[in-house]
Amino acid sequence: MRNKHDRILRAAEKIIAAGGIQGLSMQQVAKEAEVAAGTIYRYFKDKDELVLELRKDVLAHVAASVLADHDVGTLEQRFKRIWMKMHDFGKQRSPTNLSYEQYAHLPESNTEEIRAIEMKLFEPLHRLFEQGLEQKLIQPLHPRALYAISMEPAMAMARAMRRGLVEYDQKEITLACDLCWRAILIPTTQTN
Amino acid sequence: MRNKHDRILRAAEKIIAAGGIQGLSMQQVAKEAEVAAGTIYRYFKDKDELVLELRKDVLAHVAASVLADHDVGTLEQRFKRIWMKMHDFGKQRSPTNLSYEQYAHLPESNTEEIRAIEMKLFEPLHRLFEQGLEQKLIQPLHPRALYAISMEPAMAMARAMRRGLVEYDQKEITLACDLCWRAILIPTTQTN
Amino acid sequence: MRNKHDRILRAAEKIIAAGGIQGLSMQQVAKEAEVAAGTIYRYFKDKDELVLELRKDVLAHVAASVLADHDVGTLEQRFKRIWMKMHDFGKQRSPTNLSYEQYAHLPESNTEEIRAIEMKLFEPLHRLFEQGLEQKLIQPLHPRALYAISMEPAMAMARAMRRGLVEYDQKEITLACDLCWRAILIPTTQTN
Amino acid sequence: MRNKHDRILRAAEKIIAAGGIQGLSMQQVAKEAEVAAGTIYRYFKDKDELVLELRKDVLAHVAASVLADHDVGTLEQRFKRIWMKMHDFGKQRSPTNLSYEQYAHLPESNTEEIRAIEMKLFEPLHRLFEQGLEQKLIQPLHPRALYAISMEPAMAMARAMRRGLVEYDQKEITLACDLCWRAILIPTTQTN
DNA sequence: AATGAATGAGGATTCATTCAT
DNA sequence: GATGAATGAATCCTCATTCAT
Repeated sequence: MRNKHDRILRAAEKIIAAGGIQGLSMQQVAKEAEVAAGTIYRYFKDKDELVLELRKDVLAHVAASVLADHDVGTLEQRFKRIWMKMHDFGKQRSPTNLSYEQYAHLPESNTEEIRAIEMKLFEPLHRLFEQGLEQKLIQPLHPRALYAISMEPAMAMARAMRRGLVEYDQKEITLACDLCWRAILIPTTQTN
Repeated sequence: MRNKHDRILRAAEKIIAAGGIQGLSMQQVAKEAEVAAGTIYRYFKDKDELVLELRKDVLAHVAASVLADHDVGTLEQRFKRIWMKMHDFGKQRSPTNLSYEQYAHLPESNTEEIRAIEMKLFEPLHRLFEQGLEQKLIQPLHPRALYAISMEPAMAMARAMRRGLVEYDQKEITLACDLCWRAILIPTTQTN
Repeated sequence: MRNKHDRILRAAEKIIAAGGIQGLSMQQVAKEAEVAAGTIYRYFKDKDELVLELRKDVLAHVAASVLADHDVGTLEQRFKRIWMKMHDFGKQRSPTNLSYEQYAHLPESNTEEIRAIEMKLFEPLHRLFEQGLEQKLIQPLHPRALYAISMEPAMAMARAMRRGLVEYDQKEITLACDLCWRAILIPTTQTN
Repeated sequence: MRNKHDRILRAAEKIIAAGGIQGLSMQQVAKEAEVAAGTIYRYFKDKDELVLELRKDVLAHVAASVLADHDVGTLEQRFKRIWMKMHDFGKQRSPTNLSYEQYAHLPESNTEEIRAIEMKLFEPLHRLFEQGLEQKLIQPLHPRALYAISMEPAMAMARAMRRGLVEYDQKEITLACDLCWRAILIPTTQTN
């Protein structure tokens, strides 16, 4: 019954979103998912596997929501669409986003599998950068560096807004997005 | 005896660096710090306070190391010096850096105090941006947005290197730093 | 379907042989017997009953294998045949033998029924001793004492061999068997 | 505090005596020993170690009580003294004896250490057999076989009495002891 | 009859915190 | 001030048993 498997995953996600990974107890998950504690173990070998599965699941959700329509339009349009979606996603207080942020900076463990999945899910973005590189439009840097320079800011700004540290209006966000895009562009002689 | 207070802090930092916040137990801290478990409670009300104090302490160390000589030179020199120090710091496998990364994305709690400290410690950087704004050199964005666009990439790239995901050579880093600086600059007619 | 009842019994026996009574779980039995967990409860009221039934079953197997042809030959031949069979059985690493050893020294419980069965199954051996007593061949002791003196050594020696503590050659075993037989004999004047 | 260490051991012994090793739960031990559950773990790494330590401890007690004065008198006197003490010990309903019986027939595990200890503790008995062998008094068998033939019956008879299966009077026991001794003797020409 | 998913009590173990010395 | 033994609540996980299908 996929139903229960998912209820457990969503329950864990919710709890992590609210209290961090440290606050995740199997009893709580059971309660939130409205199943018995033992039931969780029918679907997940142990707590580690539950968290790992959740990470994968959340990653897939994020990638799907951020990369929708990623291949429509010019490189610039495609980049900016992804940037905006990332920013919008990052602003949400959804369990998915809140739990997502918990995983990103864990002590490096079991990350091998996660990395592979991450790579695969975000491949479209990777390809976008590579196309830009081929067309000599984009600065000659490793795609990961390009990501760091042009995409991390979208998430960082979203995080700050979500946490109530600042309020950006639409104009500022559009400007920031544009600056990020131009940051990795190779300037042409007449314009910039 | 400040000595013991600090030994406890350093011990906690080391343990968090190695095993994450979840792996932090008071007995371990006691052992690592070579004090009795009970002694910790003379210096810190409870575990939460210990962690909070450590966060503050680590933050101060980071700020100090990153903002050294922050006021020497032109705006560009000052920015790039900070960017580079941040990047260098972020690459380290030092307990300070490794534990620092654990805190950044915790579930939002007790953050009020931390925020105030963060604000105060990074004020020099804030002022740097404000000077740029006053001189109409820098894009009209909230300093926090400017930070997100121009500084987060330094940390993100450092993290990827530290984790062994990429290797950047010095040229790439210099380029990235330069791109980050130019990203927030208002372009002048004749250049870039 | 006697088939399933037995499959369950054999599965339990195998598991006990491998991991001791403590290692016996109903799900394991189900898996090993290739039935559903719930099915076990059609054949056995609960785990205790399963173990009890198994004890009885194993006891019956042991008795049957040890007492085959028990009534052929002279008293001495009959005794020695049983002794040897007991010894041979005890040396085996068969599930039957390995699980049998687990029961023998359990905390005294439910033993009333087991005792009765044991008595009945080993009656032939009991009769052998009684015949020896009637013929004034055998020392005037309770058959149980005669058993202890003359038969326990067969099992004890087999156990030690099975556990790899010693290696006895055929001559030693024959000698031991003979000593056990003579131990309970009333010596006649001219011989011994 | 050796006191607590021993209280825990005695508590475990008592519980095993009453309910078997399967019935041993750490909470019960804690309750019986009048310590908190966590305290047990200050003295024993885990349940396995507790049981192992108890086995060693019980073994030492048994050996000490059975081998007292083992070196006084003729070989025969020494043998019979040990036989009697073993028998007497085996008849007891003491926790020490009752728990001792639980260990003897466990699935073969961790036994390496236990065996070494057993060997060492029962060395005096071993030596007794070897002296008999040297003097050509005792049948040419491995000491372990001699033990099986001459000593196991003492325990087996005691067990049967303890369990209420038989009642032996003093004469019978003395006879049994004597038969066991004579069983391993090499008969001399005129007597036996 | 048979299944096997679901249950939840119970077990081992950890760990923040206290307190007598 | 300092110690570290002791505590016991809380955690993860297992497993005998039930019951809807």
